[in-house]
Amino acid sequence: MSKKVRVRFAPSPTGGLHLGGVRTVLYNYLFARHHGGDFILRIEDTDQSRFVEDAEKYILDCLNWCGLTPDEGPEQGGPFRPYRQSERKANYRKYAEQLVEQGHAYYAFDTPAELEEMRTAFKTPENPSPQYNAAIRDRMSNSISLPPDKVELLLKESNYVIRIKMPDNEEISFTDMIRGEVTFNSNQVDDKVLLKGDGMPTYHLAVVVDDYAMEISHAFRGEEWLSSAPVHILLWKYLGWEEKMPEWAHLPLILKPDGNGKLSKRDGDRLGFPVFAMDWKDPKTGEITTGFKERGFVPEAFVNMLAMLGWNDGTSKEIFTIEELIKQFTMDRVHKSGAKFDFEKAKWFNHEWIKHMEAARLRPLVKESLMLQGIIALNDEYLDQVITMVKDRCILITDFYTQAGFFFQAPKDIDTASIKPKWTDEKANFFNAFSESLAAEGEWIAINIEQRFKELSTAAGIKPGELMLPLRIMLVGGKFGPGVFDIAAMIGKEETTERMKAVLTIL
RNA sequence: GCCGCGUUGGUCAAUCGGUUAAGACGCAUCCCUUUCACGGAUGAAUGAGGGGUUCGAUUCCCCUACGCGGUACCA
Repeated sequence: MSKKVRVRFAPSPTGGLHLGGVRTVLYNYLFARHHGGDFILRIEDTDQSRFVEDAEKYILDCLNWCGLTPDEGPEQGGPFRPYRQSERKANYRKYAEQLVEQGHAYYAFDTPAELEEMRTAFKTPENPSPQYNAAIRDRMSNSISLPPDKVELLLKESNYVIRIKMPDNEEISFTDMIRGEVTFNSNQVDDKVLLKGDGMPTYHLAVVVDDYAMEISHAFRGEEWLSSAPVHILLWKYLGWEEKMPEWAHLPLILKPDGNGKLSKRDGDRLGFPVFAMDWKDPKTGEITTGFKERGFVPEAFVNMLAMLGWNDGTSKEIFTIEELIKQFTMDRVHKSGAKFDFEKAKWFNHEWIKHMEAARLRPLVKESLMLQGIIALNDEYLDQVITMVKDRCILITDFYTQAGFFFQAPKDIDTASIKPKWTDEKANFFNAFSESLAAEGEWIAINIEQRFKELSTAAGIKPGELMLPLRIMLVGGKFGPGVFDIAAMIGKEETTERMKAVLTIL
């Protein structure tokens, strides 16, 4: 019988939550839900990340917006609390010391300057970055090279770190759920620091200790961690927890659209698209980076798009609800290679979602977006009708302002340039007559207005087609929007008349 | 440099030895539409290179090239 599935997302709250991060959470979440397991949020707040105020709250907000709420975490608690690394500090030293006693780790007293010195001294063209490893540790200042009394003294008097003692020339292999068998030679990895001079653990120690403590069954993380996996494998072994070791999966990276390389915030700024889930304000610089949410993405589309960036169900189906994703998601269909992010495709997902979403679901999103532009939509029924009329032409939620703003207020910018060249007194007379006649209209519905419009234009000897564009521009301000008569019917008789008159005076 | 991982159209990608190598985004043309979209139709465009294995390789193996990741008291 396999163990219960428990996965964890362990973000370091140092900045915004970027696409790669959200996708890692997503896959963790989908896998957990697919197997009816738990999804845990463990905050990796190290000393240097703690300066970022509210970063943890930001991550929680993003997860909530995406609908990926954890079962256990700093906010929701759980049997393995605390879920913040900073609050578990006491645990780590104990295990680091234990490893020293067992001979799998040792104290090192080298100062940063000495390390730097070693690196430059041993640097050769063939080996540009010398490692602190078996070949070198005897020449450094640590509890292996130094006599016991000297070590004793240094332990009391100076700052020290605890480093793992990598075995000599040993093959370390493990099974990655995505890549299969992966093997490293222990000589290739250096004696990583486990416990830092300030007593805080490095990621390597912390992640192993916490995954064990929290009974994590599967550890999914970005590919950038693949090369440090052997350290973690060894730690699980040395700590005597081998049978409890989680299964590993190293997710492919999300790449920048042009060129190669990992997608970064800078690429978004440079190419004009978001890379963070939600607006992120850098507390140091005050600079705000736009998020997908604020850019006008609906969370369902955002999650859908991200899920497809590195996974598919083997069919040509592309639009998935979160429930469908949970049902279909399997690790063996996650790709090995990184995928370039394509903002056009991301917008396509959003467009598809908006087109197929119910007006009632869109309503709160649209309402908020319109509000930011100064439009307060009070009547839900009216708003829903408007949404239904225009949603097919909205790619982003923010498009509702341009596509539907005129349903709520007279257009500010009138594209008179498109009517003026062909404007005549006859046309002006027609519109005057038409707007006057409207008062007599009994039932204010689109077909009646259209019929009246056509009758009057025929009477005036002008083809209706020539008058439709001017009418549209008078009502909406430009060459866009749903059928003109539908718009007129929606905004009402008075508003229609007023808008025509207002534009007539400036032509 | 070393180690690891990867490589199907411009992009996302299907194929688990035999196909005219799907589909989607984007692009182009056309239809629909008295606006803009939606929608519909069509089209251009792909297996990094070289060796094997095999009756047959995009698919399996090797080499090369290229890309990425790591090589920190960062995660």
